[in-house]
Amino acid sequence: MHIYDSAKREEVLFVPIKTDKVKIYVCGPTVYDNAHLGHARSALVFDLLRRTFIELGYKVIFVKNFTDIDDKIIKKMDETGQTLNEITSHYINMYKNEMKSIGVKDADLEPKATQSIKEIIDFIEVLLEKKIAYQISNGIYFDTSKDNKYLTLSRMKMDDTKARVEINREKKNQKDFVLWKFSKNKEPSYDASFGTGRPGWHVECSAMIEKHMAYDGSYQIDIHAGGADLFFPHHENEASQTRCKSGQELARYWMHNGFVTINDKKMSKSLENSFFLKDALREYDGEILRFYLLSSHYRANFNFSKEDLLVSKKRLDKLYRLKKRVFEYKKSTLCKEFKKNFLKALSEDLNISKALSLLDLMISKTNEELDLNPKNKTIKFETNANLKWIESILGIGYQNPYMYFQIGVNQTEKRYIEELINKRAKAKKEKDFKKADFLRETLTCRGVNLMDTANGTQWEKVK
RNA sequence: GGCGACAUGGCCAAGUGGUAAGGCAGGAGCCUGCAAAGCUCUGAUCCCCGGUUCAAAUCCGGGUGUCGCCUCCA
Repeated sequence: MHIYDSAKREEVLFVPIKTDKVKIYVCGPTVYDNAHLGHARSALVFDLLRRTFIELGYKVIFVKNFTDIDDKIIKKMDETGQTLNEITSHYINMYKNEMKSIGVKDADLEPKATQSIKEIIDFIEVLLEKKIAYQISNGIYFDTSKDNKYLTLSRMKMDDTKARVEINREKKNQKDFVLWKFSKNKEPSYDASFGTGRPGWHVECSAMIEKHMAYDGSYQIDIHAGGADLFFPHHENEASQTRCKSGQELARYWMHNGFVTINDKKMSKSLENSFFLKDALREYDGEILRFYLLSSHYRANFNFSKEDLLVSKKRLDKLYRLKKRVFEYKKSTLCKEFKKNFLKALSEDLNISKALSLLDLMISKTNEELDLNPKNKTIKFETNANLKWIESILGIGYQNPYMYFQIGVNQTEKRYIEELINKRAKAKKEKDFKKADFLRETLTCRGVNLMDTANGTQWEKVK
């Protein structure tokens, strides 16, 4: 497996800390609002990474957190009058359900910041003892000047004159960041030896990683992943904290996914161009969204467009049409060469384009073979197994192929369609092609495509 | 201002110095009563200008353009 390491800024061979094991931590969402397509892509990309490692034979420990205490959540409390827990549990449930409908599996562990307060406090206490953290009027801060490796991850050069962050004269260095915010009046808070308050964002991840993943005597995980926007300052700060506290590097490899853009602009609150996953799911099938969002390289930006999404749907349609042709042939003996090549492509820093081109080639080659040998069971068995494997590695093609083409068609409609198909068959038998074509046209107008095959007339809802 | 990414046929998108994968759309054909589906064939010298090299989309330098991070952000 080769992956692009954002820290080294080059593609490198992946070498696990412990043979055949991979510990992956992904920065999850702050749960104060609905997930948008950007969250979906990040989740999908690292879901694919996880599946790839599993297929390569690794034992994967996959952790994704929820940030459930944060200024934005508190703001939401003020706006809605709801409790912290009402807000966060609502958005966590939404997130998990929506991710499920695009085929993202739950992480092995999904820690919440509020359930790791003790570890966060302990973490900060150690930093205070080591004089790496210090207190000012509004909280505990991390002294970045104590870490001579600070900024080596992101390679940023701090130019205070251009920094957009508000200048705080109490801080020792302007790049110092908050570890613990003292609470004002009725804000949610936790008691700590150094004062009542709540954790800062960066320290949560470091503490949760330590709590859940630092065993076997190591603070280090294999891969730390997240959106490209987290590289600085979030990941830089996480790395620094852990380095200063434990003396070890937090992660061996850093991976960052590119953004989902709308009209080439990053989806963001301020631009009001967020496309929420729940809205997308109202319009498109989750499987198609998954396939679409996975269809290009994870580090490139992904410009969302309906047209491109429909291209992905067509590509998926083709897979399902092949699945129809081999559906009843369940004996499993997949093509080793296909699997090997496909995994090889994914092992090149998740080269999905290359992998999908192999899938397309497999599909068209198999269709050709089946055109020539419609009754060849060996081909059908193998193809069925190939598609089964694609389900597990890509998470697509898992539906009943007949049902797939009937999404959004109710029973009454189905009966009507079948009735017209029967009438048309009768007309065809009587060589009344004018009537047959009229019946077909009637269905076409309703978005139903007919196809006459050796096994009778089949239909697809094309919308 | 600092740091960085990207620029490949109409669109989407791979590409490890040796003469451009794949998908969609378009065109031609096979199949079909006609279609649909499926299959076959069909198109680019890779933003511009220099340089290195026997050889560059791929390396180097300089432009131009787009986007991102440096405030919360997947």
